[in-house]
Amino acid sequence: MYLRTRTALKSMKRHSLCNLGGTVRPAPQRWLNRMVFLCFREGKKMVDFSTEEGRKRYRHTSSHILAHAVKRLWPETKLAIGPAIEDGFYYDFDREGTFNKEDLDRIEETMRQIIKENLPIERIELSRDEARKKMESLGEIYKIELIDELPEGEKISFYRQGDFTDLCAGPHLESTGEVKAYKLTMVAGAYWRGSEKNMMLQRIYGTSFPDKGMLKEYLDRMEEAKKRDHNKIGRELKYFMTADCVGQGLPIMLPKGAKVLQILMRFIEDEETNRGYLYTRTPFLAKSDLYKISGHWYHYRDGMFLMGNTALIDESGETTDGSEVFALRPMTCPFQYHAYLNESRSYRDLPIRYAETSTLFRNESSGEMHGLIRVRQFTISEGHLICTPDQLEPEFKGALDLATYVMRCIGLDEDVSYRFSKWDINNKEKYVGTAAEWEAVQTTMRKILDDLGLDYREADGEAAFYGPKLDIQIKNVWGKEDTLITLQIDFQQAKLFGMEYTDRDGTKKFPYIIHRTSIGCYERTLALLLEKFAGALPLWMAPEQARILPISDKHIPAAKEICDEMRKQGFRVGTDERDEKIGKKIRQAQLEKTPYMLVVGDKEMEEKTVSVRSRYEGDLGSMTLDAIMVKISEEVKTKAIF
RNA sequence: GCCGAUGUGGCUCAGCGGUAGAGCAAUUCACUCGUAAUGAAUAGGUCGUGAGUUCGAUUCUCACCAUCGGCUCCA
Repeated sequence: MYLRTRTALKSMKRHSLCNLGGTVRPAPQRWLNRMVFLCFREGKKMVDFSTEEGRKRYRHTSSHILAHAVKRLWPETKLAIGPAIEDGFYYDFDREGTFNKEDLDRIEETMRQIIKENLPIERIELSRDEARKKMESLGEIYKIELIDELPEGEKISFYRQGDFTDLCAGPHLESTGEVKAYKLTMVAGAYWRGSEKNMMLQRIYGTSFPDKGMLKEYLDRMEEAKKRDHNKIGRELKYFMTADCVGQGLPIMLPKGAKVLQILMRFIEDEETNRGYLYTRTPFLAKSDLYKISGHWYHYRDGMFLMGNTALIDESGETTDGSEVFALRPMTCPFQYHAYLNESRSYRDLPIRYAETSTLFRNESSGEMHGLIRVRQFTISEGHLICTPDQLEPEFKGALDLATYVMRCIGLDEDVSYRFSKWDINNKEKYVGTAAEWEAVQTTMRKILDDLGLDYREADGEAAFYGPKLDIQIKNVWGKEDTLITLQIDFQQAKLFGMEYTDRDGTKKFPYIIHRTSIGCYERTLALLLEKFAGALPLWMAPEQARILPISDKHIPAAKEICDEMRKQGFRVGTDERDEKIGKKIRQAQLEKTPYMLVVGDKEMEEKTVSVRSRYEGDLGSMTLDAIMVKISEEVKTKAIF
């Protein structure tokens, strides 16, 4: 059972504001929630910026001011949508030519004007016909499309500020003058309604705050985030690298990165074994025949690396000359199903919990890759729980328990949210199975989640093609969410593969399958760890736990001896034998975030001690070698998170 | 794949239509050192790749590759 020790907790407090080798400890997103003065009122109801509603309203009005400014500068621009988002807002525009840096400056200047004019913002309601006519007269084709899709009977509202009117549900601030501090941050392409079949629009992102200080605080925090971005420090601290000629999304894990992954893998494999998982080791590639059974061939082929004469694959998915096509595995499921199929199964055999530390290959689109967060080859803690309907609930809960335990141990249990990912009823061809089956399994899953008292949100269209998921999402330094862990209920694949078990009454039945990860993707986890701890990984995961620093070259033999002894005891240590002064060796170890530095000089050789320096607390004085080894192993054993 | 930005020695960055500089790192030498950088010297780049414009391209144009931020997707 994992427990944070008293000392660990104390240290956490002590270090919470402490400088970690040049970077300040994280406080992701929390600053957003602090109380701020009331910045506007509407009727009797006070709304303030410390509430989500208040921020939304503030940013939404900001986006209207942005659109207003763009319309003033380029009247021919067509408006799409411009919502408030977390930390800011954006507006999508359709315009000939692109927005460059100078354009953004001009837009900001015009926004300043509009704010200075302090235009009152008023709500106007129009009938559908009037609304449509108004937008037609302005040539706002995107707005017309939006109006046509509004449900019958719904009031169609517009908001007007000066000579600018926009279709909008609101609500808004009372006048443009209330926006005090704002900044346009970037331009990006975005498809109309998010579909690549549609027109590519230009999206301008920005943010706004009720005072300049808060804006500056936000911008500073973004600068800070840049400093702890895993893609930067992971390369600087030599955890991984990429090489152009290897290819996009194919990082090379350097010794430090590889060591952390090994530590994590061993931890997971041991923990899962303790919890009754059975390990498999399955091929990295298979014939298309396998993926045809699983449905990947029809629902996921674009995401797979294919080998063979792929040019001959026709619309039905067959090669025109009947030749074989292989594919690198994008998931392990179909292989583990065959492990199940290897013998006939009875209800007495269930549940069967298969796990594999599984390297997968997915042909992500080229614009998608990002450091270690999104890559084309990665390794996950994959597993499939094959169970009877009765076992579905306890197995699901067990898998979730494992996941939350793991998150706590590695220190990634903050800024986490749960997403219940469901299918999209309007997009049935993306999924396997009937509507009735989907509704049934989603109802079951919702019941389990409610039963667990989980605070989750529902998301349509986020399910896997074979079933709904519980995604555990985590925010990275930029505040962007990524899936850390996923638990999926699959009610289709057992049928597709003919996986049966003989029930108590002698009849054959199809089991349920839970696809799950316990730590998710190892590479991604490493990235999140590097960001969360600004490269200073907790001792139990640190690739180098201590470095022995001889004062001068006559102390090198003693340092080596200490190093050998500690390695023998299972510690990850090294020595710095360079001909440099101790100050320089310490500086370097400190910059490389080495948890403990053990200084050896005349005094220590005489006293048979080492002088201990912690990366957080500095000089701790001298200790015997045994004492420091006990201290380190205690920290490792409790998996203390600093 | 699409939109935008970027690409100069191992790293961080200057610079410029006339074939390149700094700091750190590296190497060598001296110093034998006590808790975040000892000093000196040396070496290292066909300026992402390819094509075009030009008397001449690292600098201008185009294509490709890679990186970064978005969109779609997703662990």
